[in-house]
Amino acid sequence: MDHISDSTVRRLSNYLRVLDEIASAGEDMVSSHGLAGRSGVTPAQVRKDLSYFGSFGRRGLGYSVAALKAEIRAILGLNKRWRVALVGAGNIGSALFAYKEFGRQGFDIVAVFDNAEDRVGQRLGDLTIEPISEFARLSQQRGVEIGVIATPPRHAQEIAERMIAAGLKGILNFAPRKLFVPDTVALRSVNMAIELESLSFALAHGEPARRAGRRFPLAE
Amino acid sequence: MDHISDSTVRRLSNYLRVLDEIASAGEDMVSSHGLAGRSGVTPAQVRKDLSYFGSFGRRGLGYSVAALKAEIRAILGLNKRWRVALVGAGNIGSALFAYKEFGRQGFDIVAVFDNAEDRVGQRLGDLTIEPISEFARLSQQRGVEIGVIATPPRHAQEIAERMIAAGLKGILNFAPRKLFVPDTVALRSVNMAIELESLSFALAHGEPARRAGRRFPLAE
DNA sequence: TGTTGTGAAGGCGTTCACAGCC
DNA sequence: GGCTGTGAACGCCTTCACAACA
Repeated sequence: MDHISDSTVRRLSNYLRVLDEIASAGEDMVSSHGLAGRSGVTPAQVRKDLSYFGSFGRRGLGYSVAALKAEIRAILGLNKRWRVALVGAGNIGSALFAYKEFGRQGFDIVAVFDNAEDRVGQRLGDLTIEPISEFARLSQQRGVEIGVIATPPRHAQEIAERMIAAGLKGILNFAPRKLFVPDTVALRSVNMAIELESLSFALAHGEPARRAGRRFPLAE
Repeated sequence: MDHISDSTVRRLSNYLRVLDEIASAGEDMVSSHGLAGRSGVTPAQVRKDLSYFGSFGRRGLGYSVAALKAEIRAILGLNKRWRVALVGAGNIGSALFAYKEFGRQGFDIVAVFDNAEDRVGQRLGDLTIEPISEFARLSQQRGVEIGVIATPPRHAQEIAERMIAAGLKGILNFAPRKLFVPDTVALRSVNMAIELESLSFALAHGEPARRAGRRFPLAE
């Protein structure tokens, strides 16, 4: 497999959720057109995205919903469960911990860290909040592969470096700050400040639209 | 001003946070190179992004940190405060409500809605959680401009339509589902499932790197 | 006829490279 | 000399359009 663009991967992730809906609706087959309509992209885009990984459809018929789901899950690496360490047990961290979607998608939080005196030692679900100093030891002991950063922005880079030192290979960052990591580590960021400010820009300039879609002309 | 790409707007939002840091460090002037290094982009990119909106720098000298901050804030529409309605007072919704960054960036949550029997009527900060049926009336009464969706995915599209019907012009969606809105409405989404699955893809394929950067070769 | 898979064309955003100015 | 602002070149992603096939 060649180089796959991030946009393609993100769309695959979307197709997967749409396929779940289609499966729940009892449909067995779906065409690129059907999948595209519900995903807000063009049919050609759907076919192109899938073509990077193989030929999963049948000409004249479309794609088997169940088979395509399985293919995409395999492509995305969702056939295993990932072990996650959460750093930061404040507002955002606690909400993430309680967020069921997390576990449902195959990500298990197996350790929680914080440095606030009044949080260390407390229970969160069936885990105990540990001090950051224990990060490397516990992460290695529990086989953590992915780190989630939910600390204030001023600590985010330092925590990322600690995660890298502990051998983690993926980081999901919720702190509103750009992080720098070596290219052996995968980094994704969820930055609410950027989304809000980009909304603000769109509203202030009264030109929010961007792409054509299905039920409505589509934005975002 | 022509059409501005979403990438440019998102980078501007980043420059703003970096400029805050630089200002805190007591620097008065910054070059495109300096700003680029701390933002994880190229100097040419910084200059190009800014050039869409005007000529803010001085050749040979760079940009005034304070002036550039003010320019970018104006460009992003951050010189006013935005009135926000939050729908969904569960895990994510409550965390968003308590998230200080929200108010700090100029976004005030002025109404909270939920449909769960045990939540309606409860207090959240100095607001009372209202039933969804009151959405249009209260939003109009309180001058809401932006809606935040923090409900389970199956209700997200319906809530979006209710927001549009009530005249809101911007929506920030936290539900892991693609929404369809008319192109008169600005939509941004924060989708954790996509980020996690794209991390999973990167780890499963062992090719996480994407762009060259500063302190480390940069990912994301 | 209906739909996929894909090379080629097109469009858009990033990078280059240099003229213009301090 | 140093740095910005910007047209032009480049490269990547999306869209087109059609051959292949059920």
